[in-house]
Amino acid sequence: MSENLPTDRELQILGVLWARGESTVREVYEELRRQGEGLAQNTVQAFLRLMHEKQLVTYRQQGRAFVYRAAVAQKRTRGQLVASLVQRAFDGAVDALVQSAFDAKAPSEEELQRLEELLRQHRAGKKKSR
Amino acid sequence: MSENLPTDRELQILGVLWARGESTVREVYEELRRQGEGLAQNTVQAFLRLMHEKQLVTYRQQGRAFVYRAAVAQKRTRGQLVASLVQRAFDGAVDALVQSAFDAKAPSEEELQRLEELLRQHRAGKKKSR
DNA sequence: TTCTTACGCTTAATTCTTTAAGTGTAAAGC
DNA sequence: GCTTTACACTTAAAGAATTAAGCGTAAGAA
Repeated sequence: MSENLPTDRELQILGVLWARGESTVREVYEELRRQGEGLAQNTVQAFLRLMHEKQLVTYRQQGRAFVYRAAVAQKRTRGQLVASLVQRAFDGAVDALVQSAFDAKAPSEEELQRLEELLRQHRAGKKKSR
Repeated sequence: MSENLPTDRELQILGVLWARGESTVREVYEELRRQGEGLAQNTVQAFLRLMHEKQLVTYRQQGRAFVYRAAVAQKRTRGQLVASLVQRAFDGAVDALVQSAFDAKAPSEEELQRLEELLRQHRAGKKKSR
């Protein structure tokens, strides 16, 4: 059913929508600008139109402008991205992925704590959470 | 300095070299075939040549054939791939990445244990390395 | 009304990735 | 010697990802 992983740029735009909630083209454009991207507003608009075709976003019309909204959940998308990477580069082994993540950048104290908590939850049995 | 992340296909070919060690074009080709890929040998050869240009592999000549070898370490490459994903999709938060990995696929008992061990090591002290 | 502006839409150029068809060459076999 | 074969190299086609120019339209300003 749902298959398409977002490309880099699409992911960045989804990120804006996840963070801001509903946004017009102009608003997304301005946020990207703030992030230091030198894109034309037209370009952002073209992406959003494409992403609508791919069902990555929906929109409603407000006056003349379109107000876009992410149509895919951040959680689900993240899961798919990780699963894809684990598959492609780690022979499916999640622990090897975490190992590499730590190699690349040592975890902070808070991260360690949150990870310990995470493991505890999984130990305790499969919790739902969220 | 080193920048280029391998593409999907390049990563797959690197995977073969990491697993087999030095290999000729023919050997890589046959291994991919075994993995169910329907590539022409020419195609594999073209990739290896490209990858040599990108400094992803080196080779030595043995008789008429080239024997290729990965020029980038698996560990380092994995680290870069993870770092890139964490950056692009997780706002730099490694624990969120792990969370997602677990959401996508619950860790096995062995994985849990290895992760616990991994955390313990990081607890034990952040010194050395790099 | 006429001009300007803010928008969405169409189109296409550019670059990267993936793929394979052809070509040339030298060695191995007959 | 000639033919076959096993390679590497050249070329380029096809598709996806990224980017922006240019057009049309309608709302609001003058």
